[in-house]
Amino acid sequence: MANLIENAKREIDGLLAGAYAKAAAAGELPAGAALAGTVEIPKDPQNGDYAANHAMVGAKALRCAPRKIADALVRHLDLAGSSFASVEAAGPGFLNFRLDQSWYGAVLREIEAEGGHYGCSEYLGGKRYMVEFVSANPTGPMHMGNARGGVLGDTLASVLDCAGAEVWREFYVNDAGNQIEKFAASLEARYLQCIYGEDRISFPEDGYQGDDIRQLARAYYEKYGDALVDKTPKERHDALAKFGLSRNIPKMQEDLKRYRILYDQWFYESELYKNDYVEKTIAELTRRGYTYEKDGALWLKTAEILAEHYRKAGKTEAEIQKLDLKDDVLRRANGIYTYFASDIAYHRNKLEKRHFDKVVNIWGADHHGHVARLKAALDALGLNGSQRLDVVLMQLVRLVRDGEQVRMSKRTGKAISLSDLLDEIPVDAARSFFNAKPDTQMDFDLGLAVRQDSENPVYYVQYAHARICSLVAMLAQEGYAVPKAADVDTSLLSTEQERELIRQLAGLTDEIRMAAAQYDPSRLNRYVTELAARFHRFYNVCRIKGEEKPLLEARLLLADTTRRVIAIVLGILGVTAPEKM
RNA sequence: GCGCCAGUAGCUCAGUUGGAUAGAGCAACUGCCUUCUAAGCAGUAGGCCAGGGGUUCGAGUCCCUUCUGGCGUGCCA
Repeated sequence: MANLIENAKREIDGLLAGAYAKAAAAGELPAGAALAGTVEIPKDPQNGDYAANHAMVGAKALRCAPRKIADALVRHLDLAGSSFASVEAAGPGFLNFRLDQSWYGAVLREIEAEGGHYGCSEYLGGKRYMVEFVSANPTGPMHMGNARGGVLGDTLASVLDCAGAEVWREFYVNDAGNQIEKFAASLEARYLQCIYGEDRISFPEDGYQGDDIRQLARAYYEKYGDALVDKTPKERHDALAKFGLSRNIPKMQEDLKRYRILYDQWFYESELYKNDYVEKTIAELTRRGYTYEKDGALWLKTAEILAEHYRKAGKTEAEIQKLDLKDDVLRRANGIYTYFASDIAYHRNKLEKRHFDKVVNIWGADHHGHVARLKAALDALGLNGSQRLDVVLMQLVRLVRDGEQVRMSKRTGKAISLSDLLDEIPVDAARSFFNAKPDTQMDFDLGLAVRQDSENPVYYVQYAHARICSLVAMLAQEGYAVPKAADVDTSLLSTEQERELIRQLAGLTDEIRMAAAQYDPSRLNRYVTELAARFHRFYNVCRIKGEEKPLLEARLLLADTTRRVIAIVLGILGVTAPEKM
């Protein structure tokens, strides 16, 4: 499981350390300093394949002009047996390294050796991660906004998995609390309307207006008739909520499955109440002295906990004062726990009961006010929430139709559902489109949905894959099977297009590592698009069919390696890799 | 008011955690298929990186400040 980029960078660090020691011994540079710097891949290939800034960074410590240091290092650099063919000092003091031809062959052999696991690493060292995402309220169909969180969470989970973590995908079902009560009341009103008529039964002011509520109530009525009329309101609510959820949740599971998202677990909020886990969790906070009662409600001393946290982070009292921190209600005056209370219990369950090392939540940006509170509460429980809980906030998708914003409100029932969306555009296009950087605001224009289809870069990538598949198939018919890397003279892959392609192939492991570290799987979208671009360029310049056998085989191997890497990345992204288009 | 996120080509966005002359894709224009898939390739054009200060060898990137947009600031979830 080699990270080819990291290896090359580390090799340069070593080479430079050796060169510095020799230069110091020769009296050309002051001794005794630790030569440090970063190695990166320059934007402009004219500046080499890798560039090191050690000479510039070390200028102060060595009290010597960067360019002079660079020249001295170059004189003492011994590249024999390394991955590099040449090095030169350039610009203000960069050290530009060029890869040796042998490195390119080594990349192809490495990718072959790692097979379907190419790109994976032990970066996260087997740590147990939970990614909780979507977790939409089960009171109605999922809307388009969930499309983004779904892709983000699912691909992030895949990325973390490739980066060496043990990953658990979870959907938190809010099947308890206030909004379920509202759901039940809405169903009750619609149900009674079925029996007594719409004008006889008033609908709750803040109820769910959507047609799906009417349909659920109607379905219940058709199945059980007026069985609930003589029951108490509580019994009616319970029966209708249960019925509604039993219809809604499987539908959500189906929709997500269609979107190629499968969870390890659907965790029900109601489970937390069954064994008094919420109550016990809040009691634990009280035991630790973090709660108090006021106006009949039980409060968490959020302000105090956060202030302490900010004090440790170096904020001044005046700054903390300005934040106007507020406490939060855990248990209402009516005795019912708040959503916040059950969320604390839920996360305590994740961290304390199920022992996840790291818990990652994908939330809509409109929940950001909740992040600090939740972390504070977990810290108060001694669970180190500020370290172990990471929340990825994604900006909400604005739905636009003909240039005008369409409000996505579940209450008014005008949301575009996820399944409607998938009826309009293919899953591949949707998964690719919504895999954008979490903090960018996106517009999704329904009018453009169909055009989005042909504009989406995913087709560009898939086309590259299909192209290679047919190429490989055609050559197979002519008697050329894809050769083993060891049997190929890779030194024949010497054009700039071939080298650029191989360099891109080499970058996958590092790309996945960074996507995992930054919680940004959209990096892979860009990576694979660039990979496809480099393939298309190669394909245009380098012929394969009809070339002499050694060159034909070398290029065939390169094309097939590219095909495999594209397939790996598309797999991570949850996008299909078609053999024909 | 306070807080979080953003502001880069006409549009959608990158920019390798401070590196060399700021890049792609759409849209526009010009070329390239009797030879492996033209859903492709090559090229042209398009920029005061929102404005202003600062930090240093070096700033789209870090700090301060102003402006603009989104979101939050519930005994809602």
